[in-house]
This record gives sequence, C-alpha cells and structure tokens, in this order.
Amino acid sequence: MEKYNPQEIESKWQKIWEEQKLFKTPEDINSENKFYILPQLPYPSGSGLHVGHAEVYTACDIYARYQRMTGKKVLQVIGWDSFGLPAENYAIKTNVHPAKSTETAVNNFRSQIKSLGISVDWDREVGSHNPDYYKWTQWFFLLFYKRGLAYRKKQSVNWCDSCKTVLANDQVKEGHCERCDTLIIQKEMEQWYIKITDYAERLLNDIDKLDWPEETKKRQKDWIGKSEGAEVDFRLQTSDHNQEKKITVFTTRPDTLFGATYMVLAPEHAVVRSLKSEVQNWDEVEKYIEATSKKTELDRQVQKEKTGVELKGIKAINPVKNEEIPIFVADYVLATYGTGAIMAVPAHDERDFEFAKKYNLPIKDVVVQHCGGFDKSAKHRDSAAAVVFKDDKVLVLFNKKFNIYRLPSGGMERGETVEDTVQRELREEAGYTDYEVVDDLGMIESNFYAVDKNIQWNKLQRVLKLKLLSDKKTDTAFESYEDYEANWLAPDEAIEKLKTYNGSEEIFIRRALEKTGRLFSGEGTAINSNFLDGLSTQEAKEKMIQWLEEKGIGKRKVQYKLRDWSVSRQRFWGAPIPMLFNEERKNRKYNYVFIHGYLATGNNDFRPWLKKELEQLGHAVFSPDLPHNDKPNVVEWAEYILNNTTIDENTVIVAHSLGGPVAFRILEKLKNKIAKLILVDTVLRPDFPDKKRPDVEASDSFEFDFEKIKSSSDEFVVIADCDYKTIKKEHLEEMQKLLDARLVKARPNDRHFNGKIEPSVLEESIVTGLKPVSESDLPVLLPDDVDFKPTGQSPLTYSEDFQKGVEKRYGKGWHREPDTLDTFMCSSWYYYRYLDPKNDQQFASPEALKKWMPVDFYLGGPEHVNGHLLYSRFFTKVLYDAGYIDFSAQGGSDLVGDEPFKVHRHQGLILGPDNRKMSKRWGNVINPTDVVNEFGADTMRMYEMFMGPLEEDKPWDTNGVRGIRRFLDKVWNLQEKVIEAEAKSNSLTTLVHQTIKKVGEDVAALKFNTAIAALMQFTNVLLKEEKISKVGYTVLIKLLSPFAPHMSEELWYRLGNKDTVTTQPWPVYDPELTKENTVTLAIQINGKLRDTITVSTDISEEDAKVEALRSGKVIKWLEGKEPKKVIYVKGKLISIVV
RNA sequence: GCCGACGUGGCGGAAUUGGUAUACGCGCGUGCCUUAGGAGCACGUUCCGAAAGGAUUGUGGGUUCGAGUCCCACCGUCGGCACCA
Repeated sequence: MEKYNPQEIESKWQKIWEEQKLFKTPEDINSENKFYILPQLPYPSGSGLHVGHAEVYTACDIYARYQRMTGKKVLQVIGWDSFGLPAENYAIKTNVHPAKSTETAVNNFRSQIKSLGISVDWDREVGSHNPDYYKWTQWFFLLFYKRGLAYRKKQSVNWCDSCKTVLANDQVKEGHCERCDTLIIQKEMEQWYIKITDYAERLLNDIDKLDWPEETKKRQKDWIGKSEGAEVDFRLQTSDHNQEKKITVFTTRPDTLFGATYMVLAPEHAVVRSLKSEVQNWDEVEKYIEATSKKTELDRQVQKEKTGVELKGIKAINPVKNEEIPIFVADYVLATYGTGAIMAVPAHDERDFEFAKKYNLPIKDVVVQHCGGFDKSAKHRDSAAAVVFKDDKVLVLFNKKFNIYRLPSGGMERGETVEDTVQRELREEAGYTDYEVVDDLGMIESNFYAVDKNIQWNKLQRVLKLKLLSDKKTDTAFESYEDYEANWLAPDEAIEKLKTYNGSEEIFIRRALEKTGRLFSGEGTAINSNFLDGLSTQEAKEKMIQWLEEKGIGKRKVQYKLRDWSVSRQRFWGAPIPMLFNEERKNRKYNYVFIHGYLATGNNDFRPWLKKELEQLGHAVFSPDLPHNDKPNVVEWAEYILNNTTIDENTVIVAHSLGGPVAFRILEKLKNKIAKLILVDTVLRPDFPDKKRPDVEASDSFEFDFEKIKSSSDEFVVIADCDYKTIKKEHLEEMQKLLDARLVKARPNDRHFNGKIEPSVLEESIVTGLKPVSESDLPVLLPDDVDFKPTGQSPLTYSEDFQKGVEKRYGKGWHREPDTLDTFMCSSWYYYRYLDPKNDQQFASPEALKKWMPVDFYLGGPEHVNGHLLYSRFFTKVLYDAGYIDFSAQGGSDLVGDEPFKVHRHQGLILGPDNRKMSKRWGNVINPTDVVNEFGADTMRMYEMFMGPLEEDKPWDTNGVRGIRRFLDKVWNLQEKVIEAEAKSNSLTTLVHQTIKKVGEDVAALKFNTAIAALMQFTNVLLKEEKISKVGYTVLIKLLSPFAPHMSEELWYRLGNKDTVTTQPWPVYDPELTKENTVTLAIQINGKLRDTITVSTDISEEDAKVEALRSGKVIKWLEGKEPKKVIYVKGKLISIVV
C-alpha cells in the first residue's frame, strides 16, 4: 500500500468536484431545507490568504458539507471586497493599475481557497469592483437618495493626510487611521452622508431578536447609544435687544434644571460666530476656537484637562428661574452630539463639576442622595455635620449612654448657616474650636431610627469637611460634652464604626476622601427645585418635561450616539457616486412660489416664516392669499397663480396640502420646465387624510397627467413628517413613485407645525444644482485616464473621460461627482448579490430573495460589529421599507422581516507561535499555502479547527499540525486492516454509535475541536484492533469527510465505491446502541472520592447503595460508623455522608 | 475612568442540569525498531510523595452531601468605548 500522499489526492479530487459541479447551488429548495452559509467577504490583499481567512472558510465549509449530508440544500459562495485603499496605494507606489493588481490578487485568493477544498459555488462568485456589481452599489445610493436618506453636508470630518481621504468613525482607531496608522485630523468638508440615524431605534430594538453573540449585541447597542431626556431652550441676554436669540441644549437630567449655573457651547457651535459683535472678549474666544480646531482626535482624548473661555457680555437665562447664567465655550462639549450645547449642572455632573471647580463657578445642589427607607411619618429635620480630619485620622464620637458612634452633628437652629451649626456642635460635643473648613461635602437625606433620641428621622444633612488646626478646646463645659468620647480613627475604621448609626455618615467619609467631594451624579430626591421638591429623580424628570412642553420652552427628546454615515471618499478605487452637480444652479437665486393649502391660517400657515427664510437666502418669494380659501377651487387657484406671476425655469414651487393638486394643474399647462416642485404634506386625492372634503371634490376631477407633470420640472421633492402622521406612508410613497421624487423625511419628534417646516428639512429640500444620475444610465463607470497621485482632491476630478458626454446627456453646466463611495457601501449588500449574481435588471430577483434569505449562518470577525454588520442591517431595513423584501415568512416564523443575518458568530484570532498577533514586524506569520504544501489541505483544515473553540483567540503551534498529520496517516493506514465481515465486538458497536452521536452534535453546535477529539478517540480504538469491519471504517470516513474531504473521498473510492462520499447521507446512530451495559459509579465519602465500583447500567438504587457500602475501601473509611445519609445519582455516583 | 469577556497541567485545550477535574492533541520521559533519525511503535506523564496517602481549576470567603461550574469580594489578562451631557 502506498503512503498517504495529500498533494496527489487533493488535486485529483478538487478536479473531480469541479468537473461534476458538485457544489452547484441546488434549485429544488424550500423554506424548510434551504441553508444559506455565509463566510465574510474578504478583501483580496496582495499578500495572499491569511490563516485567519482559512479558518473562516474551513469552518463554514465543514458546516456546509455537514449540512449537505444531513439533507440540507446549501448555498455557499465566495466573493471579493475588491475596491479599496490598499490597491490604490499600491498603484501610487508602483504605477500598476488597481484593476490589474486586484485581478492578480483575486486570482491568487481564488486558487488558494480552491486548494483548501472549500465547497463553494464558483459560478456565483462576485467582485465589488466589477461594473455589473457596482452598478447596484450605485443603485443603492440612489435608493437612499430618493428616500431622503442620503444628503450632502459640510462639517468637520476625520481626515487621514496620508491616505488623503475622509474616514468614517468606525475606521478611526485610537485617533489613528485604521489602514495606515496616521494621526487623524479634523477638517471641514462637504460630504455625502447616509442617514443611518433615522433607523437608530429600529436597529437598536431588533438586535434582541437575533441569534448573535451576546457581547456583540451589547457592543452594537452601546455604539447606537440611546439616551432619553429633553431639549430645553435658553434665551440669551445680549446687548442687541432687537433680536431674540436662544440656544437649545440637550440633557438627560431635566430634573436638575434648577441647578444649571452656567451654559457651555461646543467651539464649533454655529451660534458662537453669530455672537461675534456682542462678545466683549471676541479675540480671546476666537483664539480658543482656533486652538481647539487644531487639536487632533488624539489630543482631545489624551489631554482631558478641561479648558474653556467665557463669552463675556452675554448671558443665558435659566428658564425655570429667570436667572442670568454665564456662557462658556469649551471643547469638553462635542459639536456632534445633542445640540452641541449643554446646561451645566456642576453639583450633579462630573465634567461640569470639574470645570466649575477650575473656573470657580457656583455649584448648586438640587438632588440629594437618599439613605434608608421612605417612612412618611418620619420627622423632618435640617441638620449639619462635620467630617473632621487631624492628619489622616477622622473624628468619630462615641456615645457612652447608647453605645453608638456618630459624627459631630446636630439640628440647624433658626437662622443658622451650616458653618454656624458645625461650629456649635463641634464645641458642644467634642470641645474643639481651632479648625478650618476645607470642603463642602454636600447633602444627604437619610431616613432612620435614632436610638439616642427614640425617634424616626428624615434628616437633610449638610456636611463640611474640616481640618483641625490644634487640639485647643473650649473652657466651657457643656452638658452633652460629658456623654461623648472623642475617637480619632483611620477612615476605614471610622466607616466600619459609623455603620451602626444611620448609614449616611459613612458616605460622607467616602466623599471626604475623594477628589470629587460633594459631587453626586446618581438618582435621589429633588431639592431646591420649586415644584419638583421631594420628587424622586424619575418623577422629577417627567414633571419637568411636562412643564417645559406646556410652556413651549422644551420637549422630550431621544438622543443617539450613532452619527450619520459619511460615505464620500476622495479616492479613485471605489464605486463613483452617481450624482451630478451644477455650480451655476446651486448658486442661482430663484423665484419661489408658495401655494398654500385649505384654510391656511395660524399654525397651518407657513407663509410668513417661509418668506423670511427664503428671502434671507436671497430668493424672491411670491406667496399670495388665494381666492375663496374657505371654498377652494383647484382650477381657479391654478389660474390665479399663472395670471399673477411668471412661471419659468427659474421658479421653485412649494405647495402645501391642497396646494399640491394646484401645482399639478399648473405644471400640466406649462410649455417650459420649472426648476423644482416641493410638495409639503400634499394630497393626491380629496379624501386625505381620512375625511372627505366635498367642497374640494366638487371643484375638480383629481385626474392628473403625471407624464406631462414629470416632464415639467427638473426636480421633485416630497416632504414627509417622520411618523407619517399627517399623510399616510402608502400615499406618500405612491406620490413619490409617480413623480420619481425625492422623499425628505423629518427626524423623529419633528412635525410641520407652528407655521414652520422643520428647518433642516427645508434646508435639504431647497438644495439645487444637484441631481441623481438616471437609473437607466447606471453604472457610472470608472474611467481609465486617471492620475493616482494623491492631492487631496479626488483623482476623478482630473479625468476627462469621466466627464465626457455628461453635459450632452444632462444639460449645460452639469458634471459628475468626483468622489467615490466608502467600500462599506459595497460590502453591505453582497449577500444579496450571491443569490442572483448575473441579474442585470435588479440587484437580485424577488424569487431568489424569497428562496434564500435570511442568511442561516454568518461567520465573520468581531471587528465589523459597528461597521459592516450595522450597515448591512440598515441596508436590509431600507429595502424592507421600500418594499423589496420581507423575510418574516421565510426561514422560521420567529424572525423579523428586515434582518439579514439570523445566526452570526465570530471566529477568533489566530496568533503567531509566540502568542502575538501575526505580523511581518514580528516575523511570526504563518502562510497557509506553505502549510498546505508541506502537510496537505486536509491537515491544514483539521489543525485550524482542532486548535480550540472557533470563537476564541489561539496561538499557532507547528508541532500541533504534525499531530493532526499523524492522525490522518493513522486513518489512512487503517485501510489495511479492513475486512468485509461484520464486527464481532459489542463494545465497538457501542463506540461507533456514540461517536456518530458525539461528532454530529458537536459539528451542529460548531464545536469542531471536540468533534475531532472524538474522531481521534475512535481511531485510537480501531488501531488497537487486529482487523476492523468495513462498516465501522465507513462510518469513520463519513464522519471525517467534512473535515478532511479529500482523504475521505480517496478512502471511499478505495473501498470500491463509484460515487463520492460528499454526496452520502450523514450516518445515523441508534440511541439504544449508544448505551453501555456497565457503568462505573464514583463513591464519595463526605464529598471526597474514595472508591469506584463497576455495576450494570440498570442497577436499582437499593442495589447500588448496598454494593457501595460493601466496598472494602468504604468499610475502611467508615471505621464502623453508620452513614447519616446516602445519596444516589443514577449512572454517576453514590455520596455517603458520615 | 466606564463596559464586556476570560483565568483549568510545561503548552493548546476537555468537562449536559452542580455529580469520578485534567478527554483529545502538543511537549516531555522510558523502552523497542533502526547504521542513523527531528520517522514509526509500546508504555508513562496534574503536582508532592518510595509508598500509603495528600493537595489541586487566579486569591479569599459563602451556599451544598457534593462547586471548574452558583453567589460575594479581591487580583490578573485580553478586548471594546472614551469628555455622548
């Protein structure tokens, strides 16, 4: 018999599999038997496959092969995340075109993966750099744009000056570029953003429904970072009395509003610049803003000492107290979170406390920590106490009469200050007079029974920290002085002693020891807060929000940490953003025509506000009262407008409600185009939203020629409120589709009321000089004439090919957006493309989506938790909302309809033999191809799975690889021992069935390491046999085949089979035959193992106990004593208690 | 600083609901075979001890007849977040 020669048999079987198309995706599938296995999309790097890749593909492959053998119809594909920076950086260095180097890398990856024997359907391979792929990436961008989920905005971004591009937040690691480790700086740029924040709540809520690792789910939740609170408006007191200005802050603690003693703005806050003329120390402020803008991400993180500068000459008004408070600019407030402004409550917020201490700002307690119960009948009392230090000892008084320890303290008499009371009590109880006040430790409310006074107190205690300057005592002897004994104790000891009294005093000692002193940021009871006094923090929050909403100076607000996703990249090797620009149109001043709705009055009348806003931007506005507003007639209104103003290509029509149909009538009659039509809560038919409007209905037919209307405007925008409260979602979508319009949605909580459209919505709606490439013109191809030299400008800016024909196609002045999309856009939807990779009409057909989604098993790295995984979920939810998908009926009814990955797991990191992360720097990189060449692919596969649990990090061990090879050699050599006869040995039959059970269960649970151990155990037993049965050996080969498919095929073939082992059914075990007929019971005496006995499996409890007590060792250990208790655990042990 | 995960032989790791701790592999030791072996085979291998026996799952405590597993406190390693109001 020849020796095991993996190189030979592996290529042989890989060829056969490929020829027979064994892993072609099955067609005859249903929701019961389909199984979609997804290994994460690799970036095809020039340095080839990494052992980590091999781990992912092998694990998925073993699982896939196992699932096929159990009868599942498996879909497994591999593709390439083939756009991206490294290929471009390589091009800059070597002048090799990225398309070329990518092709080489992909070929290399593909052949390496094939050499591992991974069973994927290669006919479905995709690469994100191929035009027929990125066509659909661009299509997704347009989908977002049309649904109002893509917008352009100028703001400060993460800039990598080495890669010369912008990075998303999750691509910045510790202030450095994830790719090249360059320090990230902040730069103001106009960029495309995706409004993932609109989906924050759904992304958060649906996580719990997924079978993902718990810590992963938690990390994603934390990244989304929901917090609930309120927005509060603070009026400004400035020298310019004509203009009323206000600043809105976000707070999670509206209950502490009475304690807001100053206000802080982020340096980038827009309002700061607008206050230039009123701020007395503008030079200083400007200098500060400039200094902070130069700070890098890292500086901000490392240097945490708080800095800031006051805006002198202006004040804010605390709205609950009508009190003037100072305003600061400080970079501890982030421009990108909340409103970029905060109310500072130093007594109850650590950061504000720190800042207030540094700049000597007032600290006002409005929440007290509460100790003890909530006994309503308790007697209230204000009291004061002192934590007195002498060196590092604390003064604790011992009351001899009642045997209790206390701090010097007592009730505050009428008119006394805290200092007065403390001074008096310290004299009376301990006699000390010579001290200084070091710190104010704030207040605590404690509800307790005082033994010395026989009373239930509810005490509000104020406490000062004192330093004793000398032991000098008063001459006067007080009565109470006799009762107390002064002890100087170490703080630990003091805390211990004080526990016997009321629980609050030990907290004061703790506060005295900490730098933060009186700061209390927990929940408690409101004080000094007028109508909130006495309420718990939760109650006070609610009441304050109600109060703010009633007064119209604030509202409930949910805030997320998640930011919108920046997707513009100033690079070449990515999917071009399919948008067009027109500078002239962008800067042009337009004639706005506003068509109001039915009964436009009061809160429903946008005209004055809109006129002001638009005129400020330099546009002309025509917003007339239309005739017979109480009995409107669409035709009459349309004519009125046509007769009273000019409608031409310079016109933007804004139509509210019933104004919409009026606008439609106007557009139907136009010979020329207008620039834009903006529809605000517009009705398509008269029965909107719920009630009939006979007066309107009578006036017109409400049949429109939408073809004509569509051709009469360059652009259409439909504005919707966030929750579709005003106009129903399906009606809005109908209109959006009819007009191919862009839908601009307000953010949560925003409604079009009070005579205003939400300003951010208006801003987004009136943008001009921007339009999407028509879907029929996709893909926007990457040109070839590109200079890669990084200039900070997108390389596409300089390409002539790229802009060629654009003006001819779209009109004069239009040109293409030169930025490309973040590659995460490409990888957010690839698992859909696998389902229908050649479709040139859709990203995937509805049938394919219905058949295969959702993904049944997704394996990928934990580094993608807050990037790829979140983006993919977001893509899926948008598709769901747009009506493309709904998985709720597919792959299990427990699933949500808009989640792509049902089960997700992470692979652990494979470390170098030195236990460090593999890297060229350490010279500890293991190349999978080397391993395959030396030991064979089957050894490589099995070793990686045997190293340890899939999800854990584990170091490489070359000797361990040899061990696996030895194992495979043994399995190979076993073929010599095979005989046709049935196995005689009973115990062997039991082992066969036990092994089938164990391996099957472990593989199903992805516990590949223990499955392999079981195979080894089985093999070790077979090795000891003189001859082994063909049946038993066949089982071994089948069980081994997902792990070592090549060798299993060869052995299967050598047993005389003409088909493949890959297509065999998974062996079935007989539960009866897995049972042993004898069992070894442990005998414990007082919990310690003393003996074991072997008994029949079906022994009765009585017999087992008798048997155990008869054991010689037991008799010896019992020493004649009677056992108190004998516990029997079936099949496990007998525990004897003496 | 906050959050999370994890601590088991010389090493990677195993141990349903609490039930014989150290499966499987590596390494190591002894022997066999061999001109030789970094090949193969056999036996052994948690630690201390010649043995009887004892100790042992990061440390300390608790619950239990019984704890690697559950509870509390602490220590250590790794990962994530990092002024998020």
